[in-house]
Amino acid sequence: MALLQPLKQLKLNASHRSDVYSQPVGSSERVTAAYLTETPAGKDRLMEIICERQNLGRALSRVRTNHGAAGIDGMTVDQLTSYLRQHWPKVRADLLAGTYQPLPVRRKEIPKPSGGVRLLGIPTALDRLVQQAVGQILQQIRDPSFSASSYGFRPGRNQHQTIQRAQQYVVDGCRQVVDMDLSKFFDRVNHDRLMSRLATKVHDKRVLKLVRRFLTAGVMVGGLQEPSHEGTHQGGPLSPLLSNIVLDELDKELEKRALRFVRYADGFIIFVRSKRAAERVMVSVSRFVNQRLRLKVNQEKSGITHPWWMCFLGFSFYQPSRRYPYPHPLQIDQPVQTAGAGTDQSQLWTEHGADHRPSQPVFSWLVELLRHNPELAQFSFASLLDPAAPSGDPVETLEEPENPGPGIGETEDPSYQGAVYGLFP
DNA sequence: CCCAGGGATGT
RNA sequence: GGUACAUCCCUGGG
Repeated sequence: MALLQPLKQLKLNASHRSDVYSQPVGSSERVTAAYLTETPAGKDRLMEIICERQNLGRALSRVRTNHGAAGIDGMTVDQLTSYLRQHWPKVRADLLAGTYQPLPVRRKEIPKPSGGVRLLGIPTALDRLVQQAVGQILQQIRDPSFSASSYGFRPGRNQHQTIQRAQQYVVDGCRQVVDMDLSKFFDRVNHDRLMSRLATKVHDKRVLKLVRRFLTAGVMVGGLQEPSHEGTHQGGPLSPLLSNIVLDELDKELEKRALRFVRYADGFIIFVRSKRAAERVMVSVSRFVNQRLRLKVNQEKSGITHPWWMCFLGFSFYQPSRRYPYPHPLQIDQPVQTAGAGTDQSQLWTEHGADHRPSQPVFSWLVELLRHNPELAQFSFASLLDPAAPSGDPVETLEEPENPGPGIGETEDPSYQGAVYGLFP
C-alpha cells in the first residue's frame, strides 16, 4: 500500500515572472573570494588560507552542531574539540606540508524514501572538519563560475527558484521535457575528470593532493579496507561541492548547445519545443554523459515527458482547463490508499499510454479528484490535463477565485514550501 | 546581519 | 543511532 504524495504546485505571479531568469546569486561570502583567485599569493598559498583560525573555527562549529556520528576511529564530535587542543599543531603541519592522510570512511547503508538504499561513507570527525574547512574556501572559488542553471547545493539557491525557472521554459513554449537521471552518480564520479576540473581554478598542489587523498582514502567494510578508485563518498562535507564541480562540465556543454535546462545535483531536465528535438537531445546528451564524463545515464528513469506529467524535486506542473481553472478545493494532504469511488486505476494509466503515464503527484491529484467527484470519471482525463488533446477544453485566462478554499497541496503550515499553485497562461 | 536550539523539503 | 550540503519555517539570544 503505497502512500500517495501530496501534490505540490507552483504559483507564478506576474511579478515573479519578469525576474525568473535573473535569480540573485547568494552573496554570502564571509571571506573575500576575489582575494583567493586574483592575488598571486592566493593561488599557491591556498592551504594557508584554509588553515586560518577564522576558517577553522567556522568549520569546527559546523561539524560540532551537526551532531554527526563518529567515523572509523570512534571519535565523537564532542571529543574532537579537546583532541584538537592537543593535536592541532601536528594536523596543521601535515596539511601545510601536504602530507595529511585522511582515514578510510565508515560504510553505512540507509534506506532512501524512494525505496532503494543510499550508500554512505562517513569520514572521521577530524576528516569532516578538514573537509569542511577545505570546502568553505573551495566553494568561494568555484561557485561564482558555476552555471546559472545549476541550483543544487549552492548558497542562495533553492528548489523554488529551480522550479520557477523550469516553469518559465514551459511558459515560453517548451512543452517537451527530457528528463535525465544519472544512476549511482556519487559512486561513479571519475576522479581524473574531477581533479582536472578542480585544477582549473586551484593551483596549490597541496590542496589538490589533499582532495585526491580524500577521494582515494578507501572505505572500511567489515574491518577490511577497500580502496576507492571512483566516486565521492556521500557523507563528507566536500562531496556536494565536488559533485557540482564535476557536473559543471555538463552545464557548460549544455550552455554551449544553447539548451534550456535546470540541474539540481545529479538530476536535470532539458526543455525543448518539439518531440524530434527531444529525441535528438536525449541521444546526444546521453552520449556526452557516458563518453566524455564517464558517467552512466539511467535509461529506465530517463525519458521524454510532458511538463505536467513530470515530477522534479517533488513538484509537478498542471494544466488548468475551463472546467478546473484553479486548484480544486480538495484536501490532498492526507494520504489515500485507493482511488475509490468506482474509478479504475488501470484505465487511468492506459489513458495516456504506457510511455506517458502521469507522474505520481499528478496521478494522486486525479485520484483525489475522482474520489470526491466520481461523476467526473466519464470525462477524458486528457481534457483535464493536456490542452493539446483532441477533446481538451480551451484554456482560458485564469483568475484566482475569490475564495479558493483549501486547495490541493495547501496546508495550514505556512512553512510548507510546496503549497503553492501553478497557473499557465 | 550573526549566533544557539527545534522543525521541514530536496539531492 | 543514519553522513553531508542547500533552502525554508519557528523559538530564544546578541
